[in-house]
Amino acid sequence: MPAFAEDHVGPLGSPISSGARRPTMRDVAKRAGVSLKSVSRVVNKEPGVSPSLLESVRRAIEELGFHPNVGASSLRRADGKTATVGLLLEDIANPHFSAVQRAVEDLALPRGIMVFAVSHDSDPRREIALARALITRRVDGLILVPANEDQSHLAAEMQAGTAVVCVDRRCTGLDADCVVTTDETGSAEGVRHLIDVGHRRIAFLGPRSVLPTCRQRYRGYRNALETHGIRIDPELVLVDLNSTAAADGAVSALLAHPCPPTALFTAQNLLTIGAIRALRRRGLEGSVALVGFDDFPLADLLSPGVTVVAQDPTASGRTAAEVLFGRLSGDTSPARVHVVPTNLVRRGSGEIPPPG
Amino acid sequence: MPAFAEDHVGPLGSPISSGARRPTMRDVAKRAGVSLKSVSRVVNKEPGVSPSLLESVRRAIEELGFHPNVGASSLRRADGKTATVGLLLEDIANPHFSAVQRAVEDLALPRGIMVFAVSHDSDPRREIALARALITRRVDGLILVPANEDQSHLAAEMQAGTAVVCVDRRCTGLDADCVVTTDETGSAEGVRHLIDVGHRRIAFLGPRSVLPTCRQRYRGYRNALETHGIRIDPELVLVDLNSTAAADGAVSALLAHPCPPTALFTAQNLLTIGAIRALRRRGLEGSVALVGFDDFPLADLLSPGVTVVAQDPTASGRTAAEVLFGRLSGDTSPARVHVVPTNLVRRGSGEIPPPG
DNA sequence: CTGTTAGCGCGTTCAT
DNA sequence: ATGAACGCGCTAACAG
Repeated sequence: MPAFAEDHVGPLGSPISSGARRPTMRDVAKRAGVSLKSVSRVVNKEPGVSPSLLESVRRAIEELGFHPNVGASSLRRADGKTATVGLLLEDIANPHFSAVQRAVEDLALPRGIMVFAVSHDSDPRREIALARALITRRVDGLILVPANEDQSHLAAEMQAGTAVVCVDRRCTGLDADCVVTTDETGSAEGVRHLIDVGHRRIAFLGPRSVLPTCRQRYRGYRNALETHGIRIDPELVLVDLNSTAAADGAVSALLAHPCPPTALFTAQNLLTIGAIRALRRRGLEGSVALVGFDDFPLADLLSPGVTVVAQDPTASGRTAAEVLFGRLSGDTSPARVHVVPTNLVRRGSGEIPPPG
Repeated sequence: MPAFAEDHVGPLGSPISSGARRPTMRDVAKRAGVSLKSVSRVVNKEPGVSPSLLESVRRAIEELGFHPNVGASSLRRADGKTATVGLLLEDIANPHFSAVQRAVEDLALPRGIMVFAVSHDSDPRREIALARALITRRVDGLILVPANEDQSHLAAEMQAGTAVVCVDRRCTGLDADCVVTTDETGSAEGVRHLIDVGHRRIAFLGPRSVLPTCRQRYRGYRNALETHGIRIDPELVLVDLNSTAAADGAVSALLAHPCPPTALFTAQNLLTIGAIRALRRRGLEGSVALVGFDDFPLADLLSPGVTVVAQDPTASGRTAAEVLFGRLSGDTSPARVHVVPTNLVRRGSGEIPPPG
């Protein structure tokens, strides 16, 4: 009669065969000579276990190298919680979003919650497909940066008990908490700063124009100009720029204009960088003013330093996570909008005066 | 008799009550008037389902807003696969690692695999605790940046069938695939470049000295100097720098030395940035040469541009993911070391000659 | 082509 | 304080 795989045990009783089945609570129970339920109690730190039983179960767990299966656990558990949350961002490789991710991670891990992070690249279909994939994983909660103009596709899921929090942009068609920043007033402040320095021809460079954030930042730009009686020149407004390269090209085109802008306001960090590249190539980084929305690493080390309307992505991520975990802990108060303020950081590029 | 929650249905038959139980395959089966197994076949796209049955099941799924539960699925499934992988990095907020993460994501999502990403901050205990947490989630595979000097804590898990791939640093005590870069020869190339420019007093700034990568990069530094008959001055070798600020301080101290270095070699991207800050504060960025290991965004836009020994974190992430998914698809060939080459990128800071 | 039965690993419910 | 039975949502192995 051939030996069974379970018979091949090493010094500590750990299985050695390559196809080793993972030990289960039953295996632990058998080895400790107790019932399955007692093992469950020990694993879940339920009170009311005798010290001797606890000790023998602990030993069996150690000897077998047992690791509980959270999937099976959450399947059976009354509240159905999986102790996982989904984080649906635009692009995790963008420092803005990796800061958000890190902040969420820092609140999640101490609670034993793990994070599925995915990028939708501002593609509305990806937002929906990835949200579905996360739902399929039964995440307890979902933090997302809306890409669609409408998030009602998540309504049924919220009904079913999944907590949802939006970051950076507020959602529509969904009664969820939102963590946003002062897009409009922040942009207005940045543009007003350029006006104060003396500029009148200020270009606006924005990302996908359907995005609410883009619209709000544009509104801030428009308000600032109008407040100061400056007419908006449509030729100085360029949107739907979806990459650094696109911004670079747009700025190059602007500068070739017969009456070029004397200052640029870029509504997103990648576009700011594209604008800097274009200015550099022409040696104009010291003569054309620039204010960008959203800070980025090393902005202070460039020459000139880049003046920005800084968001605080770490604070946004932290706030979103706090709100989400509050919901998961039973907070049923009405959904709110949480505002994380921006602040203008003067570093040089925004203080360049117009020529003449 | 009170109405049951299930009785409250909206226009499409979707549950409206707030405690709405999520529809299961049984609910779909009942509504479509077929067996549970038929629903399973449709959901898993198994062949051999009549068009009419497929259609009615599809409709029921749509009407109920059914989403399969992968947790339950993988629990029952023969291979036990969860379609999730773990990514255990040093710090997801560091652009080097977020590039790795993005590359892994780009290969995972098309396969229906989701990624748990976590940061261990080079803390050995965190590496172990987080690996355990991931194992508890039954990830099919694990990509990790080793923080410990030994990874044997994962041996039992590999035995049990979890695929493991190490990135950036090779593992010890574990027979796993590794994706590494040319730390030693790349560093030697960077230092040799400084020597070629005429430098003799070249400082080495490194992170935690116990890290194999730090040691290998130091070895490259030493080899390059020795090859050119330059004696190593221990006062110019500073390690265990764990942050931008630490590097900043170290460089400040070096420059206060009576016979300061004329060039710096920084063995990690955060340290490179710290060094730049220190040089800037003294207005020395144009007179002290600098070569950094690992590229970073905007390195080309600084003045002078930062010469680096560039790694390709996207390639590393892609390679690691390819190897991992190969293992998950049944590749049982012996574990290998995969090398992603570095290359020297001259941008100005490394071409500054010594004074005189 | 379709359905029936069994049970994955675990927490709940209720008995002892 | 401990345990037996049951079933969470789903797929595997078989039967028809």
